[in-house]
Order: sequence, then C-alpha cells, then structure tokens
Amino acid sequence: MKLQQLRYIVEIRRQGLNVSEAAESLYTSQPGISKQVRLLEDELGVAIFERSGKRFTGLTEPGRAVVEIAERILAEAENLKRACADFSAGDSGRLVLAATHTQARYALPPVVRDFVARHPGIKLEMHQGSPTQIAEWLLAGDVDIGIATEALDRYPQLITLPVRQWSHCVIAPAGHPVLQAQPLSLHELVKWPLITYDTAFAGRSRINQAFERIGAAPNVVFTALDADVIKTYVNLGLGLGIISALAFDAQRDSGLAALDAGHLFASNTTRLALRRGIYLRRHDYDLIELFAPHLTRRVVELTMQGGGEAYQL
Amino acid sequence: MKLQQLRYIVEIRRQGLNVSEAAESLYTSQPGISKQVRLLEDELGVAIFERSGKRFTGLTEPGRAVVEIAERILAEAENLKRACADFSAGDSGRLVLAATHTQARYALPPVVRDFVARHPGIKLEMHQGSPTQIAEWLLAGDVDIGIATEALDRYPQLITLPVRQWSHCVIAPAGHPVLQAQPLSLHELVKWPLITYDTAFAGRSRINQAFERIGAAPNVVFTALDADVIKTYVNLGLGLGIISALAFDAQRDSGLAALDAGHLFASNTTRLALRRGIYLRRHDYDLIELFAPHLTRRVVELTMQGGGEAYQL
DNA sequence: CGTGATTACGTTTATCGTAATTATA
DNA sequence: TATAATTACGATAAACGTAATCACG
Repeated sequence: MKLQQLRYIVEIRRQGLNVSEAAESLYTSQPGISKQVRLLEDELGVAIFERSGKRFTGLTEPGRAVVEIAERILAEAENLKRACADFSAGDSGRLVLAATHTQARYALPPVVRDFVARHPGIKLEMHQGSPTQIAEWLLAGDVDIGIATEALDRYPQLITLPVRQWSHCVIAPAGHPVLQAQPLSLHELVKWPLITYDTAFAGRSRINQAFERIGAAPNVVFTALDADVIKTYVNLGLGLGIISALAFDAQRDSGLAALDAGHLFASNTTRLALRRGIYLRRHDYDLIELFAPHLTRRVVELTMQGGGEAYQL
Repeated sequence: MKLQQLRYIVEIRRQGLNVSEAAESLYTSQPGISKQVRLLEDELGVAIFERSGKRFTGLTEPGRAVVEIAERILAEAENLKRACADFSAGDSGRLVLAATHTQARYALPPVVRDFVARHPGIKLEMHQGSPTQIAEWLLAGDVDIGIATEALDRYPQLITLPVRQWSHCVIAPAGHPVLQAQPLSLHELVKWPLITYDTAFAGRSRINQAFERIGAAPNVVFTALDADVIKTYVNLGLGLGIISALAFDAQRDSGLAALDAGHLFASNTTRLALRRGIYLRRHDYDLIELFAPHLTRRVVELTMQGGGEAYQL
C-alpha cells in the first residue's frame, strides 16, 4: 500500500469515478492510475470500485470503508507537512481566517492588529462570508480558522469552541419615542417597523424565537446582512434596528441611541471553528488565544482530542 | 513521503533510537533505513532525530510531532487492512477479548457460547487480567475488546461504553446470625470479619468509600482477586463475603446465603473498552451487541467518532 | 577497538508515460 | 462511433542489499 495509491482512489471518487479526470487533476497519466488501483485492490484482496465492463460505476461496500480511511490518512499526511513547515519556516507562512460581518467589523480588528504586529512574517488572510459559507470553507481546507455565531455547531466534522456571549440591542434615531420605554418590552417593539438581520445571521433566529414565544408578529420591514446597513436605514427613520450589541458604538454612531435588549432575546455565543483533526501551528494557537484568552493551547488541544464538545464558557 | 519511511522512524523510536535494531526488527538493512530517514528529513525540511555525530540521541521537537502523526497514519493503515480483511475473509478471523474474573466467569459465558455458535469460523480468544492489564493490552493492540468495571475510564486513549450496572451482595454460610438482620446495615457488617476483593477489583473502591462515609473501619481479614476464592473462605467460616451480585447463584452456591447490599454500596458500571480510532469489524460489533444489546453498531460508531463520552446507560 | 551510522555502488524492482487495444454507452 | 478503461512496452528512477568507510564511546 502506497500513499500515492490512496491519493489516486480518493481523487477518482472526488472526480465522480472518472479516472481520466483524476489523472488530469493529479498531473499524471490515466493508465498509471488505472494500474495502481488494480495493484492496490489486489494487495487488499477486495474490489474498491464497482465496474460495469471497463467503466467505474460506484464504490463497493469495502471500497467506501477504504476511501474513508484513506481520506483520514491523507489528511494526517497533510498535517505532518504542516507541522514541519511550522517548525522549519519559523515565523512565516499563511493563516486564513474567515468570519461573518459582525465579527470582522467589530470583534476582530484589534485582534488582527495585535496579531500582525506580533507576527510580521505571517500573511494573514481574511475572508468574509455567511456562517454556512465559512463552514464549507473550513471543510474544504480553504480556511484555517472560522468565526461565526450561527450554524457552525451543526457540522459534525467541525470542532467548535465558544468565544464569548453577546446579546442584542435596539437602536433608534436620537429622540425617538421608544427611547422613553422603561423597561423595553417585546410588546413595545411590535408597534414599530423593525429592521434587522437576514435569517441565519448574527442571532436572527433568537429574535424570531422571542416574538414567537409571545405570539406576536413583528413588523420587519427590511432585513440586511450586516449592522452597518441596518444603522443606515435606522438613521433614515425607516424603523427601529435590532443589532448585535457588539456593533453599537455611542461615539461613532452619534445620531443613534441604543437600548439594551439582553432581557428580550436569548443571548448568542460567538463560536470559533476548526476542521476536526487538523494540525494547528503555533500561530493558529496564538491567534485563537488573542481572540479568546480563555482558549489556551491546552484547552484547544483537549477539546480537539476529546471530540470537540468538552469546553463550556 | 512514503509509508515505509514513517514505519522506519516509528520503529527507530520504539527500539530506543537504535537504527540497527530497527532494521533487524523490520527485516531490512540498516543502511537502507538510514538513507530513507535522511530522505524524509530532507523532504520535510526538518531534522527528526537529534544526533551527536553519528549516534541518535533523541527526537527533535518537530520530530516528536512527526512521529506522533506517523503513528496515527500507520494505525489508520492497519485499520484499512483490517477493514479489507473483514470484507474479503467473510466469517473468519480472530477476535481477542480480555476481561476480569467477574466478567469472564459470570457474565460472558452465555455471550461466548452464542458468539461461537453464530460465528464458527472465527477464532475467539479470551484473556483474563486485571483492569489495568486489560487497558494496557488494548493500548498495545494485543486485544480487540476489553471488559472490566474499574480503571478503563482512566485511559484517555480508550473509548469506553457502559454495559450494565450491578451492585454487591453479602454472602454468609447458611444459618449465620447476620442473615436475620433486617435491613442489613453497614454497622452490622463491621461487627464481623469480612472477606472481599483486592483493591482495584470489581468495585472494591465503592466498598471502601461506603465504610469511610460512616467513619467505621471494616475488619477485612482477607482479600482475593475473585469471588470464587472469597466464597471458598466464607464457606470455611472465616467471615462474611462481599462480592458482586453477579457472582452469586443460589443453586450452585448451595451452602451459602446472600443478602442484597445494593443499598449499602454505590453501584458499579461494567464497561466495555476499545482502543480509540480502531476499525471495528462486523464480528466486533456483533460480539458487543450480544453482550450489551443497547450497544448497537450505530451507538458504538457515534461514540467512537464523538470522542468516547456521549452514551449514558 | 568495537559498536553503530554513513557513504558508495550495483542489482532489482517499481513507477510512469506513450502508444496500441478493447469495451461500453 | 466516441468516450474511457485496460494492456503492452520502454525509459527512468527509486529502493534495497552488500561492502567499505567513518565517528563516537
């Protein structure tokens, strides 16, 4: 059994059981792959692929097991290279971060600033995306560290770690009558047109749940993907905004006033996600700890080997 | 990077950094290994072994990471072969079981009988040992499935699954005055000489805890590794026995009487242990389910991929 | 000096690519 | 008939073993 052979069978499956395409994507010849697959099947004593004549039509039952294990082996081989690159390259390399708007705009800037100051040799890349996009990027190996509030814990192939809890706030133009409401209630909110996040973003699910629980239908006139857009329309007087408390800054948002809404909507947990089983370099640990000081190297290691559910905020 | 090279470095470490011995144990030449190690180090760009001149004196820091990952890769490669052997050989092969006396003597016989009847082609091996021995065997890969009440959950490299709960009973020669005690109490027990398990066997720890909690010192005159020995001495009138309720059978143990002691000592959980990350064959699943019907293939798979702590009895 | 790693070198085997062949949709 | 896998074959390279060399204790 050779690592090369495992690469071949994994790639054949990835390319929809087309050996020719697998050969092309691996920059080798099609007969070479064909032969190695045969040799591997002979050595293992089982057929990996179902064939009708000469075409590959599927994976056999043992083939599914073999490919699954082969993928793990190749992933570990990648880890091995990463680990060595980590040691030999010292403070250089690339770190790819993916985050939602809320995180990228309001939570990460100081972290990124400190990180690049501390690791000038490392190329820090950052991609903004939706929670599900971030999860997909992580699974595909395009991204090292993902940060979001929603969705990440729904992927069993990802390890997630709690970063911090936050709640929502309601924003209104300065002088708006709702600012007199003491205390703020959901029944008060349903009287006004509302502007908030799109579904599956920044705790929108918790907002829906809260209104459902009291049986009232909020008048959501506009939804956006980020708090900046919401603020813009609140400023125009289109309605009240419900945004993450992280996103409001009294100084910068001078024309607006905010009311805490932590008692109205369930709180949210920002989560950091990693692909299960990946090798983390020293910089990865460093960035994680800069962002969430309680997520020390030790905590992260324990969570990764423990299966990913141990740590609680 | 070749699997062979990984085998070489892992074996060198296993043989105490002696390349010549590694070559011997792998039935190959010493210069061959030497060269491949060099090639691997060149490819990875890091030194794996520390050398003083030509002697290997230790692992470098990246070397430790490399060897650790290499071991995982090789373990997965073994799993791959096991998986294929499982499919191609059909109902044949070897299954090695390890259990403590209590389990081997009282819980496993019907399971073993049914298993060999159902899988006549499989060579079922059974080894009796102490809980820590069983754990070590599992870690070394000498044993497929381990069963014990103590110690197994203290090894993070093992996955453990709860099989069933059981409690202790007190046995006495027929006609012994303690049999009149209604209900049986710890204070009653301390009046008599006691015979029970050695430490670290069959829930002895729970027995100690119970007496400590009431601040009384039990008069343990004799300890044994198994209930059969204990019964023998109870029969001789040396004292009362405290044994697993599983181990008492009114018919076979005709000269003895038993009193339930479930209310005196905390109950124990028999656990089944597997090495983390191992590939389980169909027979492995079958034996597990025969022994513990609630541990279906699905439950075991979920526990293994979840990290080993999910399932509760 | 003896143990043990490296270097040198020749044999063998395996890998890969090109070209020809065969089978399926 | 076109697409795609297998077979055939030759060139290249990698792996391995033997023998000789070198370094440390």
